Amino acid sequence: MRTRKSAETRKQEIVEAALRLADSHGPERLTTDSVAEAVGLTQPGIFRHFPRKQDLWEAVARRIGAMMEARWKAAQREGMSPIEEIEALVEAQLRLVHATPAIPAILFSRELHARNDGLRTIFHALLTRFHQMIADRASRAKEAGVLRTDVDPQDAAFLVIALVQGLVVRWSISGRSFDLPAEGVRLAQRQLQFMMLRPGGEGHDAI
Amino acid sequence: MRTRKSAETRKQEIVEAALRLADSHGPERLTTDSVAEAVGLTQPGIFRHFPRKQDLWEAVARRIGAMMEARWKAAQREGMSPIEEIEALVEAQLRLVHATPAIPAILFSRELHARNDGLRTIFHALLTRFHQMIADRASRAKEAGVLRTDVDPQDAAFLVIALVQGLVVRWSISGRSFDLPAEGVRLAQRQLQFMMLRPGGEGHDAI
DNA sequence: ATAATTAGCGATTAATAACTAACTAGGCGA
DNA sequence: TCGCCTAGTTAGTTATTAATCGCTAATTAT
Repeated sequence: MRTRKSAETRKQEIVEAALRLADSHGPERLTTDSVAEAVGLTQPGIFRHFPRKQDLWEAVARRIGAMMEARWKAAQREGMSPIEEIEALVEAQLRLVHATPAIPAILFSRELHARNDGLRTIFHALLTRFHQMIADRASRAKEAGVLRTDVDPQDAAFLVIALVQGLVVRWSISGRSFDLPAEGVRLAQRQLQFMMLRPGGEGHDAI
Repeated sequence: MRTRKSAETRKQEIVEAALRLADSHGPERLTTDSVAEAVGLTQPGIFRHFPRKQDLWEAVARRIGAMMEARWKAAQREGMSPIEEIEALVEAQLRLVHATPAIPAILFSRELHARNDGLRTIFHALLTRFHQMIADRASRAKEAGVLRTDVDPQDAAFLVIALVQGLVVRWSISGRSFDLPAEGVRLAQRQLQFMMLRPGGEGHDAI
């Protein structure tokens, strides 16, 4: 009856189960027992693959990092303007959260970070990278004369990221009652439009 | 040697200790034992005042609610413009977080909310109220011709609140390395300026 | 085919943490 | 001053959960 798999695939299964369970029950209440049950093992079986629970969380963190990097990369296409690139990054990030809703909870779980320095390091680097990508594009847009001269690229990046985070929070506590990526793109467009030199397109400035 | 106090003052002491400990060690790791030690009682002594730990959390939540309402009220003064009122609300909120840094962690702790419906209800109402206060002032500013016509007051309120939340997150993970209220006011002013019809004051729009 | 490797199990343990019951003593009112 | 109420203590229980150890059996290499 004992289904035996290679350590490699089992590890993947465990990480995926952890992501699912962290979503449904919250990351803090992820027990080795629940993971084991979800994946069809006994509780000590988990420790064959991750000697300590911390190790499991680090694997989850690396997984999240890899997913983000992949989505960011895929979002950047030929011939996009800096502004469009920012919008694409926002959309990519929100699509990822939509597909893997455990991510924000894990990313910002103080409980997890307190017990695990590795996680904090990994996630801090990730958020910094995301920030820099957006600030970079804001900077280019400003140089191209698209953004107002009183827009600081770092501030602009912060405002866009805050928008994403805030929207995810609202989405969560609202019971996921709206289209996260669509609403995010809509708000990002507005936010960026406010910072543009001449409100191009639909958003007129008429009295 | 046993210092005996009235239940009323003891309850207050316990709630205050809980807020301090929730800050230093995270809300999820607040144990009745640590609270007892902080307040100078034995662990079962806590249960004399709060029969269940949940009850303690609800008292903490009510305390937070009361603090917020008080600060919001105090922030509104005679003769302020709607824009100034929004800035004052942002500053008040960030001052409160600065003084009681456990608040955001408690407010957004999924772990706590999962185990306690009461908390979720209290906090949801609180956040909704904050949002409505800002949206209301944005609406008035728009009617007064201060904000652009393409600014939706609800969106504006969301963007301001997201800014506050995002800044608190950055403040936390940066190890509280900057002046939270000051930076918040600075960013809120920029954000509001972007949404203003004519960029008044210093922020010129020149090419 | 046989030996070596290793995924997985059963049984247990140690630590943590909420909560309970029975008793003790401080302080206020009569 | 005495007695009552109740804040607080001592000594426990129960439940949960990460982690360990020795063993079994499935897979792989020789």
